[in-house]
Amino acid sequence: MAKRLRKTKQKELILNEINRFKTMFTADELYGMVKKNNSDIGIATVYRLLKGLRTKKELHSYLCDRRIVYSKERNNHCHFSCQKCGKIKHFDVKTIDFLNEEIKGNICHFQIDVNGICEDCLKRTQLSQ
Amino acid sequence: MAKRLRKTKQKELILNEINRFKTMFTADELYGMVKKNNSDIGIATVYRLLKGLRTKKELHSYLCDRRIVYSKERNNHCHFSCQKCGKIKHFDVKTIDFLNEEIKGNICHFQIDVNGICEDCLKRTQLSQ
DNA sequence: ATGTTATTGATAATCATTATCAGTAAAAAA
DNA sequence: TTTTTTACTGATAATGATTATCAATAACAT
Repeated sequence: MAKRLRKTKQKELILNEINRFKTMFTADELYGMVKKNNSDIGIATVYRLLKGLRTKKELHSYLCDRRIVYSKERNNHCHFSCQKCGKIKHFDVKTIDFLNEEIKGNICHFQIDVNGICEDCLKRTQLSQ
Repeated sequence: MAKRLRKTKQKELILNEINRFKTMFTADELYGMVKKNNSDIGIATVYRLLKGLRTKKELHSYLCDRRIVYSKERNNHCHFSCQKCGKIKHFDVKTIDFLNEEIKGNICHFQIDVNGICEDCLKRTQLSQ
């Protein structure tokens, strides 16, 4: 028998904070937001809830610099991180034809991480020369 | 002034072992191989050399389950990991048109991680039904 | 041969995340 | 409503891969 989940004010508060993040966030960023509004919630509770959401795939997650980054986006997408300014941008991926050409198995989920120099940094470089 | 690198028997031995790996490997797998042939090399030396190669991009690396996985492949490729058997397969990516459509910046490197059920496991499932 | 300093190996430190566990509080049962 | 059950919480210890530290060693230029 699967154990029945219970509603608690901690879960509710943490979920509220998660919904306020526009894009991606880390566990300690979330904990920081939670602390700001209610200092009685322990960090373990935040990590526990995040792990659950991650396992149930209710939150998308990926590794960046040995820490887990979460986001609410559910569709397959691409992360572009700039080598200069460190900003990370998200792009949706419209077609997976390029994957189906190579992969014969069933694709459940994919993730693309791109590293380079973003448009803004390129412009800045051109101006300063 | 950039500091001049020195040749050592430790580096030579570790590089030899790296070259014996056909696909990807982790730091402790490499350390295990090194120990088998020469038990005098410390684990810090292995980590140090790997970090250097990674920084200089002489080895390709990616994160898997919060540990660094290395491979000698230099061209952009895709990792397909099977949810059932856990095997990871590599595929070359022939075109990046799908990326250039979305990303305006300069692309230096990219990596695609796909998760699903591999051809072999699909076949097994069909047989057992 | 000698001096400089990159390298080594042992081990401590780091740091995000997970596990532990006694106390607390949902929610079902009485 | 009261009692019982057990999921949840928070403090903190543990984990584990990787990095930092530092004295001793060994390349390599002079």
